Amino acid sequence: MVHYQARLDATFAALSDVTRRGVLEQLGSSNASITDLAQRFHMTLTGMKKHVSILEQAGLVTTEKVGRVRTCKLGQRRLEEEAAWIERHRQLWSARFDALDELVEHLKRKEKADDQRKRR
Amino acid sequence: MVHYQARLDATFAALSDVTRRGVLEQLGSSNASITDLAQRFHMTLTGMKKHVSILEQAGLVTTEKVGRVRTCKLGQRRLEEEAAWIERHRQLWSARFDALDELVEHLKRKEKADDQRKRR
DNA sequence: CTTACTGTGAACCACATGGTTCACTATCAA
DNA sequence: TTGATAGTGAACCATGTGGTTCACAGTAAG
Repeated sequence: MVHYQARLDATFAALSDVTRRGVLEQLGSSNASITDLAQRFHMTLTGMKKHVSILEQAGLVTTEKVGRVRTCKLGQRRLEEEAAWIERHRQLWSARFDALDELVEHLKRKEKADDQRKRR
Repeated sequence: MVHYQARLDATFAALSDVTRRGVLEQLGSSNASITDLAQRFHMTLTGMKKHVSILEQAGLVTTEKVGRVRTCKLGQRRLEEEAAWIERHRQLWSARFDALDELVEHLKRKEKADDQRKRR
């Protein structure tokens, strides 16, 4: 369960950078080398390597080096846990807002009733 | 569209801390003051205030100060965009893995056919 | 009025992040 | 062999982060 939290930390942190989200998008359409990615995102090889390492650490990307080129592709983790976390909280959110809506409706009805009583 | 990326940055960054996710969980069940939250998460008021500010910045929490106590509650943003982003990428992931599965199936069938041809 | 409580802001600290340059290794190709 | 290419690692830098302490302001309550 400790791992679960640490993994959420790592994944959300990995996703919190626009370049890394871009890399994931790119890898979604085709695999790429470090050089490819560095060029596409106007960055040094070293810089891109760091991003890729972070994504790899989070399990979002896997890489394989053959010859001198390291090919990056989407990893095994498909963000199930993160999606589940967000979905759970969306439901919590909704539940609370729905409750609020109901309360408002209730108050409205009550107000209307009071109003009518007053008129009599 | 720039705002969209910046907002994803802010939200994912906000979610990448276990304390802040905890605060969201807490606020999911009931509103709380800074003091409440600070106690629950064993932290100074100042420290908790910072977390709350970050969540507020990301639109995940709203606060209101009445008298000397600031009450924190869940914000208006319900992580729709983040859920959508993740969902889109889960689909990309799936599509690619499905393609891989198909390829594997194709190769298996081919192998089997070759195998049978060989046996004759 | 005095005291206690809730929050805020500034300053500080250690450490992480996002990026660079530079020096180096390993591989491919002529 | 020579040269270009792809990546790696160490060192560095500015800035951000997660936390603290301390001093202070506003509010509540005796």
